[in-house]
Amino acid sequence: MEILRAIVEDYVATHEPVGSKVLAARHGLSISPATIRNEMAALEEEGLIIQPHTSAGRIPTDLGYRVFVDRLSTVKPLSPPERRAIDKFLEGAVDLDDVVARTVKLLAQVTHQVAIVQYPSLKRSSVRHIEVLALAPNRLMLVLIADTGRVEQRILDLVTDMNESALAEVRSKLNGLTVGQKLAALPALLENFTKSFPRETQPSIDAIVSVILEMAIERNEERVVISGTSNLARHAPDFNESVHPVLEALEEQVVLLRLLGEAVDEMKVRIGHEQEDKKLHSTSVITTGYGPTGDAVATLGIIGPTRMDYPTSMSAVGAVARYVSRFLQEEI
Amino acid sequence: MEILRAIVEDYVATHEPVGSKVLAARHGLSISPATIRNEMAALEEEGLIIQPHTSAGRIPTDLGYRVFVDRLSTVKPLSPPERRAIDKFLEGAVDLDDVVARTVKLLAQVTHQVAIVQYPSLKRSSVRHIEVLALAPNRLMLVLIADTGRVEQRILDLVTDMNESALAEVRSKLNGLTVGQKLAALPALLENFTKSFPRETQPSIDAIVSVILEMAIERNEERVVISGTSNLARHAPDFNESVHPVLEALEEQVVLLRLLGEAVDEMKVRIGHEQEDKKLHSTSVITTGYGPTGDAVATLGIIGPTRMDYPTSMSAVGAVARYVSRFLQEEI
DNA sequence: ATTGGCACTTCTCCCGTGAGAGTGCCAATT
DNA sequence: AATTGGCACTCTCACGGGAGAAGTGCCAAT
Repeated sequence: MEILRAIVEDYVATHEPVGSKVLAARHGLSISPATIRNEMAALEEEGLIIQPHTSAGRIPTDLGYRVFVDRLSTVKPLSPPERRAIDKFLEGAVDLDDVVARTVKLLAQVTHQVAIVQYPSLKRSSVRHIEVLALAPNRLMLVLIADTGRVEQRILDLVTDMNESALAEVRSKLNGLTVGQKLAALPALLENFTKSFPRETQPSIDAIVSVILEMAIERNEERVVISGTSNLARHAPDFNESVHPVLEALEEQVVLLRLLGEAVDEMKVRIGHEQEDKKLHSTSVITTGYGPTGDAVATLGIIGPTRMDYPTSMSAVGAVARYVSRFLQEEI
Repeated sequence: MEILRAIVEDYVATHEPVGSKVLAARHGLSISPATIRNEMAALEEEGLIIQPHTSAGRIPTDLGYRVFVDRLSTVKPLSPPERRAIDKFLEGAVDLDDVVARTVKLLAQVTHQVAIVQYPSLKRSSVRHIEVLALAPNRLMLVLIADTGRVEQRILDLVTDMNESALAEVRSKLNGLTVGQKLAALPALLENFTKSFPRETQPSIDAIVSVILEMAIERNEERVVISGTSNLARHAPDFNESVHPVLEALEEQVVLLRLLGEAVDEMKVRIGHEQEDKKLHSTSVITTGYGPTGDAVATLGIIGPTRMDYPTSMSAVGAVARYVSRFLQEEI
């Protein structure tokens, strides 16, 4: 195990297959190359490492990384300058868009990998306010504000005009009914909403309700922001060749969303072939949830070559998630 | 000139230096290879083409492409299926975010290049509505809606509470003063706004005004969306190597904004070294303005290798810009 | 002005070779 | 039983030398 750790660490640092001799020399192990060779044969037996060809050194397999991550790696705390950088980067963000944009940049910069950040999901968050305002007598703007600071707005053309007093009634009833409620509960809450209004305005109210539901439900978890794709190309020529499929995969929202998965608190690491998407078989993904209330309403993470520095990357992802969560709680 | 056109077209199609023999064969020119060789020597003299090495064919220089674009290329109209694709892609967009997101995807897909789309700038657009609403007695949300459909919102904490009637007054005065006005005119319009309110509310009003100005001015033209970066890697190995600096450049908002430049109606093509940014010396950029009112309030365009198919790309960029402009006018 | 012919240049591909790196295994040692 | 040094073996990679192909420039002829 000690040897597996050394192999992983050395390979991550040098990006070259590591042989028994250098291993003994570089890691101050008090055993001879020959012993290491014996052990390496055993590790290879177990499928934890392979050699690209007979006379090359060994490199870890996906399984090798898995064991390393699960049992061998020790958390590497961030350096104080890094902590400060994180702090600085977020302060001064003016709205949710800004927070998310800064976060994804930050994450890419700190980890030197591709960073992805999901917008706080509306589904799990709750209504802070719903605003209905008339741009014209037959043209409304609906604004839905969630407690995560996320805002959705939609413009709606009515068939029949609506006067200001009717609008005010809609507004107050709507807010009375929904503020503080989970967005997921909106369909149930608004089911009979229309019926409490006079018949002649019902078509308009129906339209309003359906737009609100659309804002709340349909386009909810779709938004993902990505940054640092140039880091993909930086990682040495051998990774460079496989860059195209990865870029391709990263352009599909669906793939990204599947990567991020359900927002859960704990940190998840998926390594190489553990990924469903074939295009990402040469990459690993580290994700974790974040959210203003302490429990996760969205996910952020990084994507990099399987041969990345897991301890450092993981602690960076964790740290950024914590900072953003705190920032969302305090500021927005 | 006829020969230059043939060289450019052939090189764009094959990505290989083109020699005199194939040129004569493939383009049905009724002259012999020897004649072509003489002419090519002349073209090389003028700096329009070069040969990578003595016994290779010729490839166009940046200047060669420039001449081709300016004087030799004929507009290639889009095929009906392409037109239909463009139409389909945009219909069903629900808000400005959605329109921009779809547009950039569409552009990347149609041109097979990297697409960039700037959000309609607030600066040149005008106020459709300003909404001030209280989330709590000392917590306001300000929403600024532009006639381009763009919405900015900001949350503002007040030091002293504000009651609903005061708020209503602010709201109506604010809208009366600003609706229909250019955003650029807001600072002048709101200069003395605070003074028409009783002294005790003035600090709050000041805060509101400054946030509105911030929304209107400071963060205006900054948003750019990009898509299709994977297309960079697709373009053959020789371009592939220089992909990293390009990706890097594309991550900097500043660079993108400089690329897009001032929104002007006409189409601009910048080829290779005509670009300021060194990282983009192997790429060309095609941009054009778009906007709902017919004159340009923002820019969109594509970035690709200098050896791209200019006629087709240019007409695609133009078509998308026209469609989006029309869509913005009709729907938002 | 255009053309065919021809010698010249340069790249690319292919092959063989030798050096280097790293292994596996064996016998010896602790 | 684990560890170690030694040694033959294997494989890659870098280098170099042709052979072949592509394409040119120039010249003389039309």
